[in-house]
Amino acid sequence: MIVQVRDDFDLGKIAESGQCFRFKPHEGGFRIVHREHRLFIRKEEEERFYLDCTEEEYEKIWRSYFDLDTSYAGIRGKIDKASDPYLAAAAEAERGIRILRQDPWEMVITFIVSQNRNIPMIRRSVEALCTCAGELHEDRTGQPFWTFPGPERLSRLDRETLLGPCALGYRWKYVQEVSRRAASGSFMTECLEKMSDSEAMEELMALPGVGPKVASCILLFGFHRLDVFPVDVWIRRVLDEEYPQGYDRGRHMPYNGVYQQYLFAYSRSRAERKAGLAKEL
DNA sequence: AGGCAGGTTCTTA
DNA sequence: TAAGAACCTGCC
Repeated sequence: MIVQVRDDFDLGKIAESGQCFRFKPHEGGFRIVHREHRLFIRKEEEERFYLDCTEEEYEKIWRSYFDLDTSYAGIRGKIDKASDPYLAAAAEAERGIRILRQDPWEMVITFIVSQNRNIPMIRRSVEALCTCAGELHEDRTGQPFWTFPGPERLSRLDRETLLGPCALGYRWKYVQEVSRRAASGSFMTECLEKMSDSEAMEELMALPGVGPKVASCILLFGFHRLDVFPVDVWIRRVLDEEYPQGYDRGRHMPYNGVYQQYLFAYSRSRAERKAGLAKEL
């Protein structure tokens, strides 16, 4: 089916934004796995996207997954160019990023796995966790794909699998312990839903392998808490270099997390351009 | 070859 | 409470 989207929606930018690790480039678009669903999506022309699903499935699954009922143009529009020119430039350059509504449990494990690693390594580990412990499905073209494993199945993986095929390194213990807690019911993502942002942060940071950065990412990407502002090395650099007098989060409520994504992507794309130039010389 | 990568934890002062 | 080292692993 064809879906018309008038709002910011750039699949490539979303795929590179570091919020999702199961976007696979395919025939000019992306294959995406979300829960037990798989989608192929491609931009056809301005504001028009082809999705290989039924209208019903789009309404039930994908419309919400892509958060298409939120106006990111509107959120960008709240930035005051005069008082914050850097953020305004970042948002303009990175227009098209959205915050997906991904599975909370998958985000918990994914961001524990992400610590101290780069995107390709995270992708590899996440994919391996799926093939080692997820459920095998077939998409409508007959292609096999694996779901992200729930706590029960994940907690059954042994040390050798977590360390070998999944290449988790020292993080294997975190993944094992957290999935055991979730399987036993002592940790439940559902409980976080009704908590405030700061209460949920505390709860998440009580898990082994979860510090402030990982907890923030889990809340922003797994619970759609759009005001949570993850600070990683890239953002640290931006804040130090561009906001020496301090970055006013109060003024950017309740969308600090969305703006963080613009700042993050902008910082990285500028670093890449710089690296590219250096290489040419 | 040694440092570093989208961080956390453990150890020291 | 605040710096500093260690941690798996792959990549330049």
